Amino acid sequence: MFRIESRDKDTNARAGVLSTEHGDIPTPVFMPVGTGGTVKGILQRDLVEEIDAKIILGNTYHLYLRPGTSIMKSAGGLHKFMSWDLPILTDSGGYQVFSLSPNRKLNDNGALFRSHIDGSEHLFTPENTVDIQRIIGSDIMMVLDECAPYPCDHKYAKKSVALTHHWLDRAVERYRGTDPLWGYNQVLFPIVQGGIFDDLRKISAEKVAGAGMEGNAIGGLSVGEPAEEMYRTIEIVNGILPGDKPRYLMGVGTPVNILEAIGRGVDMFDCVMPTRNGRNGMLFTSEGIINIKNNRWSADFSPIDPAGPSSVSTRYSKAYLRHLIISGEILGSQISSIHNLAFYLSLVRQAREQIVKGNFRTWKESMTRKLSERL
RNA sequence: GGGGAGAUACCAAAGCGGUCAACUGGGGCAGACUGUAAAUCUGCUGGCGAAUGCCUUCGUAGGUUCGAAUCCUGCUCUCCCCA
Repeated sequence: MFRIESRDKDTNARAGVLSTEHGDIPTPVFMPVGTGGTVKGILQRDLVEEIDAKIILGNTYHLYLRPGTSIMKSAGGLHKFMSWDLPILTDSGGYQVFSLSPNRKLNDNGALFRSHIDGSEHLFTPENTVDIQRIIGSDIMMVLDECAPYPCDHKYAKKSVALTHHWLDRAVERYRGTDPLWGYNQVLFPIVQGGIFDDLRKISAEKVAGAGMEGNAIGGLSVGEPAEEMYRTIEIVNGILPGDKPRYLMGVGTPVNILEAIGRGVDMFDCVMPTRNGRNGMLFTSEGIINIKNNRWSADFSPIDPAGPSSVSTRYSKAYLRHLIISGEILGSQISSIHNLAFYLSLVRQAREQIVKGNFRTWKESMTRKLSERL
């Protein structure tokens, strides 16, 4: 299922291929986030043709609430429903348990929460979130976890990790006791938690490694902690997670975060930043980060990004995109999202090439300066 | 020609004796956003100053008052109705 093709000699970076029945995924990989069965504002066609996405995300919480499992089942799963033939990974809803926290109650059994749509009460358990993901038919399912907030004291983090581990055992049991509904294999990734506490992260990484799943995830990071804390935590966890399985760093991050994590042995990433920030006017380009809403771009008719990760990057000018975004035009969101995602995907693809060529560290150092520059 | 209404900051629009450098929208300027309740949210928006603050503003010229965007008079302009 996961084959490592090349290891970097200077860092812990590796280039591999993650195979699913919906296609092979060269790693490192960035996975566009498509929470509600859509990567906001982007046609499936463009995900393939402009962005070259190899896998996208869906979200159990959102799809469960709308359109609901009954429709998802009638549709024959999410792939068919949204007309997407490539792999899909679904988050379990663990993050929503955290981000929608005013509406939730956690106990041993699961997470009791109120729908943000109509206020109705629902219960997520380790078991039913696997069941729902069976119906959704994601190639990679995630266990239900609790993503602890930052800052968070050791006592709370410890309790949270214990709960997540308890849920992990139950999710794995349900996973092993059930079969896919749609005729192709599904795998389940457990999630390491533990805040920024090294002892908890070690315990959690050992627990997750012991589950023996096909891949493993690191959660609970990029929730507000300093980047250095995140990098240190990744190092500790990746020292324990099996090296022959893919490692997925959930919800990360900035282009620099991603390169740093790749250098520490992470293979998979997802983040709303390229799409959400793109819609809000933040563009990641080969020239640096720009806020397209700023007045200085109003008469700049140069391409959005001359390096052209996608066709929209060179076809449209900064001034035109600024006009669209400032006017609230839908096309502005679409162009920004396509460009940003193409930029992210292209960056990670380049990282892979550099790992294979054995030049990753040098390349990363020269890229990092450019990637953090704000124009 | 007769009768009526009104002129407030970039625009629209509140305020109708002191708590007004002036509500609120819009526009403008900037910021935030990391497993998407986000095409969202926040701040600033007369001048100078880091700031207590100081200076100049509510069509215009006077006046009343301790004090006026708010009251009175003249002027200018705009809009509506009837001829």
